[in-house]
Amino acid sequence: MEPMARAATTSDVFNAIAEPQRREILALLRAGERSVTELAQELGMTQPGASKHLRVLREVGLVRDRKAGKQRLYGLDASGLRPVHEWTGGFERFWNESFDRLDAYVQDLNQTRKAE
Amino acid sequence: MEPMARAATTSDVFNAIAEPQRREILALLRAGERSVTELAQELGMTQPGASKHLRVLREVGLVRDRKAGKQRLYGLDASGLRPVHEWTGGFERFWNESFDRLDAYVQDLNQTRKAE
DNA sequence: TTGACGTATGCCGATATCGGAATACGATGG
DNA sequence: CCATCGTATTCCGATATCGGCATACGTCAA
Repeated sequence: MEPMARAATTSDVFNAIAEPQRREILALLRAGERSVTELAQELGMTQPGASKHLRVLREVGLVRDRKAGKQRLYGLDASGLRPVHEWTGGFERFWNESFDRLDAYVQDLNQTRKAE
Repeated sequence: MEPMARAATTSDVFNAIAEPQRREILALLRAGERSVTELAQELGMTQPGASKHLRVLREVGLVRDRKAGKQRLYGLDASGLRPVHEWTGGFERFWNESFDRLDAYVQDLNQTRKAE
């Protein structure tokens, strides 16, 4: 059997958003469609760099592209983020429910603040 | 300058949960603390495999460990998932707000169904 | 101490990833 | 057709990742 290194970045949204620059792209696209060059400029990356990240995002369906003359405009398709939101949401009750140590920490924090 | 390949998996929650087996571990830990061997068994991985994933999860703070005699019990600390939940939540309005194309697609779909 | 059990670490090979640079592809306009 | 602009792809080197295996480490009990 061949060893497998990691789930392919394509076809896996969790992996796609593991990369900070790709998250930045998604965040920026909330403001509207952008061409590749615009994205690259606004995020301070090279054009090929932007293209490559966009390719990954496209392949997992987080982004759509359409031609606009010479340019290619990329737009958000955030529906793929929903599973991630829901998966993390499955832990919501666990981050409200505080652990002993966490409680102590918060106590300390409040105490310190009042003392200043 | 030296090229950098990817943000270290440690110190990055997004990367830590990009790995399916680590997500399984977290999900399982919602049911309560587990020893390494128990985790490995229940998830069908080797003990060293489980240990390594747990190390990553521990380093990003998603998991805590405490000694219990010979064993080491791992428990969930889901607070680190909150940022992920909130980040994806920032796109919530975009997956309800439908795109033109998507609208058309849904229209078509309903139309087709009624016609059958 | 010694042995047994539970866990962590180290090493390995195969593969994936990322950034940079060069270049190929594609479309538009002259 | 040709030049230009916008974009995608390819090749590269450095590094990271993951699984498997062996083994070191740690803890308890006899």
